[in-house]
Amino acid sequence: MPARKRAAAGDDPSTVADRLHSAAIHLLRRLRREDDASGLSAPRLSALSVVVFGGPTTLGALAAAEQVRPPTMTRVVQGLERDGLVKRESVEGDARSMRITATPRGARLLGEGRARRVKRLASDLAGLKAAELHLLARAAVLLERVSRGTP
Amino acid sequence: MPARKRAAAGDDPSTVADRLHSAAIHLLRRLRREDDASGLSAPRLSALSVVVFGGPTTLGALAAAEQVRPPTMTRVVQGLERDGLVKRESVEGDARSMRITATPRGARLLGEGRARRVKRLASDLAGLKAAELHLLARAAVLLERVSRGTP
DNA sequence: TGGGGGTAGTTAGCTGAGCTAACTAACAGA
DNA sequence: TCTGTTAGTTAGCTCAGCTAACTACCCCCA
Repeated sequence: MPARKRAAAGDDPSTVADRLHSAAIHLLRRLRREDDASGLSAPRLSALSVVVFGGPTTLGALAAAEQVRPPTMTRVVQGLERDGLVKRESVEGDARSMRITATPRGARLLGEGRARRVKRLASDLAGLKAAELHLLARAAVLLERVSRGTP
Repeated sequence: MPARKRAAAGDDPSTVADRLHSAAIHLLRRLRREDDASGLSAPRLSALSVVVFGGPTTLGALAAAEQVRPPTMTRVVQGLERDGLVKRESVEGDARSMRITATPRGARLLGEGRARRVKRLASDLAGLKAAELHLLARAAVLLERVSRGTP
């Protein structure tokens, strides 16, 4: 095996998993600090993001996308609705389902909130070399795949 | 600039930050599922880990290490103490400070809980190529650095 | 055609994690 | 000694996550 691909010591799955776990905790804690300015918490921002970029969905689909139970998503959406960022309307043809749509204000706030939140991280990331940034970009893609259990 | 180091489209800090943010949310949500079995939540596990591997500390130092406010750490430690995983004793020479030490049971549970939690991720990671695993390992190190704001 | 079983969402009620503000206790130094 | 600072806790809030149980509804089939 070529040296540049040989696994370094500590590259076994458990060790990597452990480090990633810890890194993810600390990363999110840091980002949470930016919440206050936008009034959008991480789960709300994440859910709103799905609605804005993925288009209107139902609550159940949103819960599945966010890997959360329906009651949890009910509350998140209620919060977003209370703030006028999404609207809920019953789906014609199936009165059980609720179609959740982003309002213009929601779409706008998503951009602003996300920008604010990402600014902190981005400014930290700005100190990295291009190669390191590229590494993190690839890692993020990998992590999304791993998080969905679809490797 | 050589092709292998040229940044890919979307490698600007904001985009990478955005992806990492989302990936971290989803990763932790997945790992949280493993909490039930161990009875240790992510923050408790993380704090206990600092105490076990870093040795006895004070509450304030622990809060700083975990990037959390003192009252939050007070509660986390209270939970750990209630479960007999750490003990608190006042520091001789400064009656204000509390020395927090892991109990043997705490050290043992840390190993077990961490193993259980990491197992899920590790089994997901096991499907990755060695090079991908190595990439994630390097990413984790980078992220820790970034999260501490010490690039 | 009218039940019955499954599905979508909500409500109720709990735990835990995070925060600020305000407090107590103790230290340190002028 | 008195004043300011530091360590930690308490009180009280919000939000996010869960399960259990409920309502309302759809669909299928006898």
